[in-house]
Amino acid sequence: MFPEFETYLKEQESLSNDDIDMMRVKSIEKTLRRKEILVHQGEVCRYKIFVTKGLLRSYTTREDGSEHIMHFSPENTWFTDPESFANAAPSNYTIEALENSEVILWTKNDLRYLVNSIPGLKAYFDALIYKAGTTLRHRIHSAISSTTEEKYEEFIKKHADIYARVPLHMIASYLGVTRETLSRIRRAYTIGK
Amino acid sequence: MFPEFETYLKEQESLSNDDIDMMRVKSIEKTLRRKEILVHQGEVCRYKIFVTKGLLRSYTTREDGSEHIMHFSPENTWFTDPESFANAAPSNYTIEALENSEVILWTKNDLRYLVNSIPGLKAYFDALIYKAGTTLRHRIHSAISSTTEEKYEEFIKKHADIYARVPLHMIASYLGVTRETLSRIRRAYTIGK
DNA sequence: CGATTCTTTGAAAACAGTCAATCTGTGTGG
DNA sequence: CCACACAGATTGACTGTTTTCAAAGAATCG
Repeated sequence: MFPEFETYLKEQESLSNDDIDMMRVKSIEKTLRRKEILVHQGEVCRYKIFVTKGLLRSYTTREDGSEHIMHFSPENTWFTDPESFANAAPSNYTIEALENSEVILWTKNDLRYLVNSIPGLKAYFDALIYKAGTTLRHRIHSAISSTTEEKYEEFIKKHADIYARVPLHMIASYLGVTRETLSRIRRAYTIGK
Repeated sequence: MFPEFETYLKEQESLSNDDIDMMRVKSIEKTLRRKEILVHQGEVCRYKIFVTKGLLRSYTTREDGSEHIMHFSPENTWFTDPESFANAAPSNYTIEALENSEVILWTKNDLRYLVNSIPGLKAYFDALIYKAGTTLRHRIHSAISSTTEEKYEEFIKKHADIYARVPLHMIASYLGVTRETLSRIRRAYTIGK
C-alpha cells in the first residue's frame, strides 16, 4: 500500500528517503471493501486521503433520499472533504468506496507537521489545490453553459477511466440529471455516431 | 484608490507600513468606465486585480453570441483569470466593468516578488484560494442539486449586494438559465411570499 | 441460482427554451 | 422640457427537453 504511494509521490515531487519515511511514520493504511463507508455525512472528515487502489466517491443525501455525487477519486489521487477537514466541522458528504480499495490516511495535525518539516511538500499541495481550482471552474462553466449531451460527452472524454468503472446512474448524479435522461442521451449519442 | 486598498488590507492581514509601501510601488492604478473592458477574450490576463470601487464581471462568449457569466467581483475583492494569469495563456474570459470602477493591478512577476518579500502575504493569498475553493464547490453542488428557484433564492441571500446592482438577465446568465425563465421564477417567487 | 442492482422504455406532466411582441424606466440630444 | 432611443423586463404562445412514475429487461454478485 505505502510502496505504491511512495512510487507515485517520487514521480511527482523530488523527496529524500528521510522525507518519505516521515510520511510513512504518520500514515495510516486502510483497506476498504466495496460499499464500505469511510466518512458518514455528519461526521468530521478527519483525514486527508490518498487512494492507492480502487475508487472512492463523495456524495450528499437529501431529506427525500436523492443523492448527488460531488467527486470521484480513483487510484493515485488525493481526496478529502476540504471544509470538514480544515475546520473539523461535520461533513455534508458521505465518502464511500465504490470498489475494494486501499487508502492511506493522515490526520490534520500530522499533515501540518509533515508540511512544515518537508521542503517542497507545501508547494506540492499548493499545486494540487491550484489544479483542483481549475477543474472546479471548468465544471461550473460546463454546468451553466453546456447541454446535457455535451456534459455527457465531456465526461467520457475527460474521465474515460471512471466512466468504465461506474454505473451510469452515478454519472447522471455527478452531472446533475436523472438516470433516465442520461440513458436516453447515451442511446441517441451512441447511435448518432 | 490605493488608500482604500491599504485600509482594507490592514483589516485582513497585519502588515507593516514598509510592506504596504512595497505593494504600492509595484501597483498600477486604473480607472474603468462602465462597460469598459479590462481583458478581452483571447488576450492574456496579465494582472491580479483588486477592486477598490465598482463592480467587474468575467464572462465567456460562444460562437452563437451567447454569454455565460463566471464571476462578479465587487469592491474589496480580488479578481483575475487564474488560468490565464498563472500560465500567461490566452483567456477564455472577457473581464468588463459593470459600473464605473477603480482597480489596482499587479503583474505576475511583481506579485511573486511581493509574496516572497512580505511575510504573511503568501498565507493571506493561500487563505483566499481556500475560501474560493469552498465557494466553487458550493456553486457546483447547487448547480447539480438545486432547482432554478432554489438557485435564485440562494443568489439573493448570498449576493444581495450584487443582486441590487446587476440586471436580472446577468443573474440568469450566472445561474445558467435564460432571462425569460428567471423572470417567470422571480414573479412566482415574489408572489409566493 | 436467486437476489440485487442497474438500465431501459413508455407515457404523462412539469419545466425550460425560443421567438416575438410589448412594456418600463433611463438618459441623451434637440 | 420633450421626444426618442436604448437597455432591460415581462408576457404569451409554442416547442423542446427533462422529470416523474411505473414497469420490465439485463447484468452482476454472492
